[in-house]
Amino acid sequence: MMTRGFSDTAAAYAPRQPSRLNPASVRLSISNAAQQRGTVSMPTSPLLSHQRDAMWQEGPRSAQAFFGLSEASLPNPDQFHQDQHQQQPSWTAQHYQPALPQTHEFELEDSPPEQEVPRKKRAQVRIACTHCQKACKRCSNTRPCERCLKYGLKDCVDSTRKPRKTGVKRGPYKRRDVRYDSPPLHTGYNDPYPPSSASGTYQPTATYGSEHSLTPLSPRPPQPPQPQSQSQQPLSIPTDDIGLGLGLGLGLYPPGPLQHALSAALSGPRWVHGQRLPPDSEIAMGTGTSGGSGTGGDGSASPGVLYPPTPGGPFPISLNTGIADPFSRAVSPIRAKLELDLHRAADSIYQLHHSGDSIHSAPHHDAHSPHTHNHTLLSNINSPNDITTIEQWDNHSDISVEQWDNTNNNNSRTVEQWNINNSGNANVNVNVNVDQWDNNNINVNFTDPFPASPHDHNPAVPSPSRPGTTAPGPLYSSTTPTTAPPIPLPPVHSPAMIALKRIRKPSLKTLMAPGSRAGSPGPSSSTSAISLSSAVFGQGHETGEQLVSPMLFNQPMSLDDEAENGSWDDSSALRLTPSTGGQIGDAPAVVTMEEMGGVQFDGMMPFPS
DNA sequence: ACTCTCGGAGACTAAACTGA
DNA sequence: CAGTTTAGTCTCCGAGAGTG
Ligand SMILES: [Zn+2]
Ligand SMILES: [Zn+2]
Repeated sequence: MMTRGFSDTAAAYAPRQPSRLNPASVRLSISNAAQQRGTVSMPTSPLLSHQRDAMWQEGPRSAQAFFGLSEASLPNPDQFHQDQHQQQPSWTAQHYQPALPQTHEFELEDSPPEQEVPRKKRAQVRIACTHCQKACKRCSNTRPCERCLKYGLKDCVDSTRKPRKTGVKRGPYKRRDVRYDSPPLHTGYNDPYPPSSASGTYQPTATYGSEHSLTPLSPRPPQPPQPQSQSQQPLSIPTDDIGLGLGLGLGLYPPGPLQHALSAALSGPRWVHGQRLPPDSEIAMGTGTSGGSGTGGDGSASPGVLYPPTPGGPFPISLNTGIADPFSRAVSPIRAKLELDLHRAADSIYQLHHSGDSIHSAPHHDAHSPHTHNHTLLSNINSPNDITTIEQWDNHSDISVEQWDNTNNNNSRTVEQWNINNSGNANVNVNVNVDQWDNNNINVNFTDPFPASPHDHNPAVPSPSRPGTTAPGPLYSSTTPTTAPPIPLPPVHSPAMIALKRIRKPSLKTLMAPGSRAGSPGPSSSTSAISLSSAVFGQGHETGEQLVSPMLFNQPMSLDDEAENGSWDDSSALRLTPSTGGQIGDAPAVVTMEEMGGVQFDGMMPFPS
């Protein structure tokens, strides 16, 4: 008997190492081995769920069986053969075709039956339908998909995929495998970065040593389980240790013993809060983007994505569609953080000025907005725009500025860069509280925690005690114009905050019962949610009344928390956590971002409307 | 007895790099 | 510029919680 179905995958696919040994898993492995031999036997373990048992059934099913199958429905193998990139003869091909074999070792065809089964790759459809996606369940390549057919769901359409980000710089790659005469001294992951070098200095020109001692001294690049972004931050050097109090992660490197090392590091990419900033060389080249590849970074209307070259880019920042991306998994908090960084950077420059450093320009008040603090510290070098924000600043060379043009209140961003010979150093800590986040304009209204005063906008007048700064500084609040989404979202309900309650969805069984009103609006504003969802996803259902899908998928919860209130579960963008208006995911609306260096973010996450 | 939720491992694959 | 490495994004497994 052929094992089929989602649960097969569980069998064929050795379970992810469970944190605790699960007897069922063991059995699954065994049966899996049998399957690989081609002698698929039905698992008999009572430990398996009923769903798993049900999956073995074939042929038409009674309603009971139907539901009993739960998600363990099985895609028709034939249909799966249609999978564009995978064709394999064996049953395994149905769900576990090897992906393009980066990992041949996982291929199981003809693997020895008796030994521990190498894990079979779990095949995935390229794009799941929206329903399956929301349910986190296996989809098929057919439309309607197997699951939707099973449950009679309408509107089985491909979900949308977010375009991959571009312009994300990476650290140097691991050297390509170089064959030597002598056999490798070790196998497995060739780690050129022993722990002792974890905080080493990047030496891009390092040559091969013996036994694969590859470019040994760069900041420790990604260990397989470790995110690169953290390990490659020169900024991980405690600012206190190098005499800087800026603490902004803006690349302030003081002169001194570390200078050379830092300079070396600075000659390459820099990492700021997990974002790679471009090497100075890139900046100096005037690529028009800082930190990003050219993709849209120059502010020219590159049709689609304008990925922020560096932190501080527009939000949302990633969709080629130009539509604000409510799904981005890394937007809201990060954006908030980036905004803050930008402002703090600007503030730092301001402070730098006040410290009597060599920056010879003065901030002046921005006439366009009483709340806009003009960071045109560089105005004397012909900054054309109203607001400039320091994007990068390293002490050994330049200040790079990203400019935000708010001249006509158009919220457009033009990116320019300034390289200033600056020998100045700064020792500034700036604490900023974010009081408001204008959801409509995607503006951030930063309010300085210190009371406004005539010192505002008047650098000539020293500000009274400004904690955390070495020099008296200005007080100000500012608004950072940010790039509006190229294509605004359809009007959503404004204010974009609609309280939603977590309401458990009725079971499918209930929903599909004769009396169930498919598509009926949920307890809260599901109708609007539907329209919103439709608008956002362009999936064609127009009204709640026309929706035929079970209510399951029309629940306000699934529909759209993300769009309705602009909050989402950051850990998983597609799992939008229902929340009440005052919450972000499960977190309270007032979020203290400790990791932001004391900056507080009060209010909603930014969300375009 | 099921169904639903969702954390997170793993898959996929495009962008970034590398070396020729 | 082809091949390799890396990582962004997605799929969906499977344990646990909730429902009827
Ligand atoms: Zn589907
Ligand atoms: Zn479907």
